Amino acid sequence: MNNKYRTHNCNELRRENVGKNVILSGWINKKRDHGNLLFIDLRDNYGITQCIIDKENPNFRELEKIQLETVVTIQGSVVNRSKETINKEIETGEIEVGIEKYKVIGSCKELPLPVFSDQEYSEEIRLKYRFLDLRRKKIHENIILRSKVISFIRSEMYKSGFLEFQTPILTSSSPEGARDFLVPSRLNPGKFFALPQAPQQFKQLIMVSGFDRYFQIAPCFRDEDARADRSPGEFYQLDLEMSFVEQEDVFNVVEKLLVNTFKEFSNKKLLFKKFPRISYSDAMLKYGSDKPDLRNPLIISDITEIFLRDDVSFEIFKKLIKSGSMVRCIVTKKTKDKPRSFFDNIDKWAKDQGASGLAYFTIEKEKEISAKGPVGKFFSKEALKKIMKLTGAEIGDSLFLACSNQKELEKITSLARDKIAKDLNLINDDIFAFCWVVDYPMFEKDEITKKIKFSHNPFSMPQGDIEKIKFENPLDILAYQYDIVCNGIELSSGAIRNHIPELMYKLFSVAGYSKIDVDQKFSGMINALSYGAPPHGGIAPGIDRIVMLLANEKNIREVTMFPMNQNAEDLMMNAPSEVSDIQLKELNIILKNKK
RNA sequence: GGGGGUGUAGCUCAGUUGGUUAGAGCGAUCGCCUGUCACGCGAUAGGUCGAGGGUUCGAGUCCCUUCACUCCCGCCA
Repeated sequence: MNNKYRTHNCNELRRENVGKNVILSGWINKKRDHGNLLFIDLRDNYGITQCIIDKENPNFRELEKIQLETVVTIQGSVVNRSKETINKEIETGEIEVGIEKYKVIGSCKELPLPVFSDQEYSEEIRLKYRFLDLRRKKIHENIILRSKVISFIRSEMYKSGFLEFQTPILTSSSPEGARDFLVPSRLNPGKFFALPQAPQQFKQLIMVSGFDRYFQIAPCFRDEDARADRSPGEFYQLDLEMSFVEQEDVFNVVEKLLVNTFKEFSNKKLLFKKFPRISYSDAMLKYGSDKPDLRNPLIISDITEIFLRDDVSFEIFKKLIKSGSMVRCIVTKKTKDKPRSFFDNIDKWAKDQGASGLAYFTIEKEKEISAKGPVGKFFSKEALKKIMKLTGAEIGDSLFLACSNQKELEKITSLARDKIAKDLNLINDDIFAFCWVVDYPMFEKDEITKKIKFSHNPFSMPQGDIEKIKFENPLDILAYQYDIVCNGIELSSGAIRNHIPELMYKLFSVAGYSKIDVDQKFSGMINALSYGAPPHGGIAPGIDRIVMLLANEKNIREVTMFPMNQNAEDLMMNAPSEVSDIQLKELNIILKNKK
């Protein structure tokens, strides 16, 4: 590279370039003005070079006054720095550039936010001036990391025999799943496209088309509310699908990819090289969640049976159990000497979460085994021995108990597991703990409508002998449906697909869809499956979340170049925005509450 | 749709029990300073305390309403 803007970038010059006349361009990162001597840190994408000018130079007075973040071209010669003035913090720290000439090529107004600063500042201002925010070191590096991760994944996928294909962005609305983003069709008045929530049907059609292994870094659009780890509107998945495979084949490909990627881009250790498989029902019992953080050693146990004993007099729980509640507990190791406040804080915290609190006691032994704590007196020593057998608790350990219906229990024990582990500092932040959650139920009961609905992907293959599936007990049907979870974050879900049309109709009918409904809503898919479809399956790991984990960020906006805010607005581009009457008219749209 | 947190100078924040003229650091402007790398020193400008209403002799501070940002629940096949 050698043009009128630069002969080198700002991270290139070294001691061996001393004496050379060079041209550099970049942003004024920082000035240090000594009155008759001025230091300027010039920054570009690659790094920083210190430039220097003194009052002998006729440009001195102007450069003294130059605004930070102005873009300038500097011409000068590379000078050796004396030993005492070397800056080890930057790669160009052994040299500096003595400014001979300079030119402003992009002037800068007074900054609405500092670029050179480690200070946190408000999301609103960051998103409005994202182009300035992105100049800052941390996020600039995150975005570069994202690019490298995606590039690495692409090449790994090609190495594993996958081909990348694009699928349509304007497609049809689907009745299942998240809210769609709709796009009105001008040529078909009254009709709408939908942006794809995922290229689900397309990737299956690609398998039916005989391409065997497909992947895509696919944009996905879902009109749902945001979270810290969930962008509103759009996000990216590594969408992949394979023909003639079983569940384990998909696992092998993805495990290899994730292990390689996480080894390449992070120094954190992988807790498991072979990711453990945990069934959905086990996960819900032991962790209270289908996205367990396996860095957390705490395990939830069900001890409902204890409260059926005559030598346990915990009457409140006994009464609740008679009306269908269960009791589950979390054991904390060697906590007998923790102060009362430790236990009471957790109980209080649980109440703040809307639960009725967490009862607790500590198992002790002087002559006999006994339980210490507000509810300890309700348990006989035999009951305590049984509890220890059920939960693995030992002398000196404590138990936190919750009693409620299954759903509430899962919720509070899951939250409590996180909370207690944090309080006891049990989570090692220096590891990645992956796992597969498998054997999801095909259907679930809608809490409100009490109707049977698909619990995940309606195109998943049910487990077991297809001839023997008991459709009359739909809640017992498991699917070849799986999630991959890392450190408590759901990275993706996938499935072996149902490629048999007759079975598809049956499953949909359980969820209340007639054959006609299915033919209408999924015409492309169901039609294709009737013309010789291979068995196939796949998965779609979330790219944003993978990068988030690798960059050690807690918020997905830190790895997204131009994110929207929580209200799904782009503060920089002013999107969404109102459109002209002419545009609306062309689209045959009349707004109901036009101001 | 619901709950929590935050909102004071361009930026980040402090502001006691309600009490005189609302402060600091960074940034800006002006001046001094030839080896800094978060340079240093001095001065100046900069405020509808998110907005509206109420209580009070008096509100940044208390109450109500509302707006914005954010975190969480719902939602996310």
